[in-house]
Amino acid sequence: MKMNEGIEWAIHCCSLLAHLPDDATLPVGALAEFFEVPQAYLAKNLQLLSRAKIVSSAKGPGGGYRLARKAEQISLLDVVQAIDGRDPCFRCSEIRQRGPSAVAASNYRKPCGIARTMLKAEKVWRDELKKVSILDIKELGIQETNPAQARKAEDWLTHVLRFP
Amino acid sequence: MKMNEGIEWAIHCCSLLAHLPDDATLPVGALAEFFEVPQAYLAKNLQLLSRAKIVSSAKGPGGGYRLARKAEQISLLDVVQAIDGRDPCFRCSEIRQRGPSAVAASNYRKPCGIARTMLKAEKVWRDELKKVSILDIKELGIQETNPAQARKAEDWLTHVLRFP
DNA sequence: GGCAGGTTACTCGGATAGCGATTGTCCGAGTTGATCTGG
DNA sequence: CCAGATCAACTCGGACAATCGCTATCCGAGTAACCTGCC
Repeated sequence: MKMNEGIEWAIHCCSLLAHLPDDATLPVGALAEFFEVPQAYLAKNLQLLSRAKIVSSAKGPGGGYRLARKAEQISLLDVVQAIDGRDPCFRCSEIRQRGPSAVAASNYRKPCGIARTMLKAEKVWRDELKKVSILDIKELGIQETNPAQARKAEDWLTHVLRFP
Repeated sequence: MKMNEGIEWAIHCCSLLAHLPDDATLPVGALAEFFEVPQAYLAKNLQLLSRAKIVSSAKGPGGGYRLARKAEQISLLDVVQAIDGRDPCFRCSEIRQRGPSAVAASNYRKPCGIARTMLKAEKVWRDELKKVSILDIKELGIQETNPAQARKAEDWLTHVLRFP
């Protein structure tokens, strides 16, 4: 079980976008430069965030991405599910209904105990991610970023940022 | 993020093996027949369980697999990690150390907040799986299996089971 | 000088290849149990 | 009839292909700004 690499990028991007003034946007190229990741692949992931209404996009010169909602209204779970999909990790193929001990399908109304247990554990995981918002992530980042890096980032932002 | 298909099989197999009398074994062929899954691939997964000391194997005629410990001493997490490995789903590639705002590596001693948050959620998930034992799964199965199926399964077992 | 039209450049969006991990399969190593033979 | 060796069948274990999803990329659609020419 391996999580999509783009999830890390997406969260970092959301955290960075949360630092932007209202209505300011950043194009994919700038985000890719800031994180030193492949621009085309990052674009694909931002596209997924756009579909999920987590970020909103603006085309044309001066365009780019910005958060579609306030940072405190975007949970980590939203981002993870936007990139990785909302299907559960564990997939029950109902093998209990196969083999020599199988009985009529009408006897299997409830999901089997194994699936219920696995899905319950996933729900606990999702609930944990739902508790954390992009604003929380942003503030965590501010706390643990040293001043030199913070100023370099701010300088960089002032160079690439463009207001509508 | 998609979980290995073999995990479902492995848990079902452990649950079935928990029904066996002490020292009785089941070969891969019997397990594959019971669940109607490809024998060769199931063998590969049982091999992983064997390496993890969750089941113990016996070669030769009359051999097969049995639980290496008591069912209540095997957690679902043990099985999941035996099949899927113990690496975390979320992998932090430290992209904060890249790009124009990067500073000397010595400034990044703690893992970044995003990684800590994601890994904490995974820990909650693991703790939930650790709470549940194969014995619990077995008893859940007994509760929700209808009598007809239970007898068919028991009949089948008496035909394929062999004692040492 | 102001405005309208066209052009240009910049941005996102979806469709398109490449690669690695999961899935699926096979054959050899090892062990047990039965069988056969000789006493 | 019994003991020992041999043999054969059965089992697991690791090494070997095929398929699917993730990774990576490119080109077209759309839009805003700009430039130019005319009024």
